[in-house]
Amino acid sequence: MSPDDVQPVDGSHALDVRQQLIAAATVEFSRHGFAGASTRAIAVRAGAHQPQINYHFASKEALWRAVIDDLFLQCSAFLEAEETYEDPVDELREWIVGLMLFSAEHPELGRMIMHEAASYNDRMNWLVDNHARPFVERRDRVWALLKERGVTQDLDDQLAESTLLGAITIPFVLMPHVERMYGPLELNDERLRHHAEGLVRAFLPGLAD
Amino acid sequence: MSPDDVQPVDGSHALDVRQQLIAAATVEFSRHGFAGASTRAIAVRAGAHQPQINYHFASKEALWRAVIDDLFLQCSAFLEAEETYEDPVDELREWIVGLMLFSAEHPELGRMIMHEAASYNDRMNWLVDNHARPFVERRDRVWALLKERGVTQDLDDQLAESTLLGAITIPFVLMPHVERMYGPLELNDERLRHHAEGLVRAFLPGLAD
DNA sequence: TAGCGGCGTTATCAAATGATAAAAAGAACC
DNA sequence: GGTTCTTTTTATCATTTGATAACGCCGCTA
Repeated sequence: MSPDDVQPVDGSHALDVRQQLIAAATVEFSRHGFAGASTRAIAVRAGAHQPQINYHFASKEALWRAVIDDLFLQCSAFLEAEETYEDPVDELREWIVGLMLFSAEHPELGRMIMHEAASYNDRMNWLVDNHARPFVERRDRVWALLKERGVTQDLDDQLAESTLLGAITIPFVLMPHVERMYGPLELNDERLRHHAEGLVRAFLPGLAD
Repeated sequence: MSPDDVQPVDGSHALDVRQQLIAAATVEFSRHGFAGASTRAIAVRAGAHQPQINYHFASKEALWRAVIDDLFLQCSAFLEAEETYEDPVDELREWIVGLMLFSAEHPELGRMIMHEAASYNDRMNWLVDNHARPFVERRDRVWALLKERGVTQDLDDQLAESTLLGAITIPFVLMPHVERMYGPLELNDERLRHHAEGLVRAFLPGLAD
C-alpha cells in the first residue's frame, strides 16, 4: 500500500506465473508424458487458469519446450564444475558423479527424455538437436581420448553414451518402481557418492586408484 | 469360394484378431505411452475396428496388461537358458547378455516400463507386483551371492538392480534418440555380443578371464 | 480522468477419446 | 433349415482435451 511497499515491478508477477507454470508442467510432463499431462492439471498445480498457458506460452508444446530448456539449464549449472578440469579422466569422473547427483535431485529431466525418446517424433528431434547433441559430442570426445589411454570399459562406441546415461540415471528415473520393490529408500549424500564411485569404476576400470 | 477353401477353423480367426490387437497395441503403447496411444490408432494398425478392443478385452487398460503379459512371456522365453546354469556367475553373465539381446530385438517392453515407472500409479504397481518382482528377487539373490564372492562391482544394493537394467536396456529403449545422434545403426550379433561382454566386465569386474 | 496495454477470468468451441448399444453377419450344432 | 452363440460392423454417447474469444480488472501515462 505504501508507495515503496513495492509491488513486484514491471511485470514480475507475470514472470512468477510463468515460473509456476513451468514448475507445475515439469511435474505433470515427467509423470505422465506429453499426451498424458493435461493443460488443466498443469494449471491447477500452478494455481493458475488453463488459458494462461496459452497466454504465457504459445501452446502446450511450447510450454513443454520451455520446461526442457529450464531443466537443461539446471543440469548445466549442476555440471558446471566439469568445465574446469584439465585431465579428461577427472572430467568424465566428475561428469558421472555430477549427473548422478543431478538425476537424484531432478529425475524429471530423465523421465521426460524417456517419454519422448521411445519414438521418432518432432519433440525427440528437437530435444536431440537443441540440447542433447552438444552434451553428447563433448563427452564422446572425452570418451575417445580416454579410450586411447586405455582406461575406458570396452563398450560399443555408439552404445557407450546411452549405456552410461542409463546406468547413471535410470535408478532415479525409475524411483517409483524401485521404491515399490524395496520400500521407501533413504538415499543420503554418502550413499549416493559411494554408488557413484562404483559407476566410475565400472566404466573407467583402467584407473588404478 | 470352394467349400474346402477353409476359413480358419474353430474361433481361430477371433484369436487372430486378439493377436493382431496385441501386436498393434505393443507398437502404439511403447511409442506413445498409455495415454498417448488411442484405441482407434491401435485398431487401425491391427486392421480391426475400434469396438473390437472392448469386445476382446475388457478395456484399454486390460489390453495394456495383455500386452505386458505377452512381452514378459517372450522375455522369459528369451532368458530361459539362465534357468539351467548352476554357477551363479554364469547365470548373471547369461542374464546380462540375454536381456541385452532381448532388448535389442524387443525394445518395446523397456519402453513401456519407462513410460509407467516414472510415476506412482496403478499400472506401475501392477507391473511390479505381477512381473518385475519375481524377476528382481531372483536376481537379487544371485547378486548377493556373487557379492559375497567378491566378484561384483561395488554398487548401492538397492540401486544395483536398476543400474544394471538401465545400462543394459537404455541404448535400445532410446534407439530413436541414439540414431538421431549418430545416424542409422547397423547392429549385428557380433557387435551386440562384444558390447555385452563389456557390460559383464563392468558389473562383474572380479572375473579374471 | 480518459485511454491504453498487460494480464486475469469466464465461457465456449471443435475435435478426439473410451466405451456402449444395437444391428448385421457368420459359425456351430441339432 | 432353423436356432443359438460368437464375432463383426455401424452408430452414437458423455467426457475430456487444447485452444480461442470476449470481457473485466488494474496500473500506467498523458
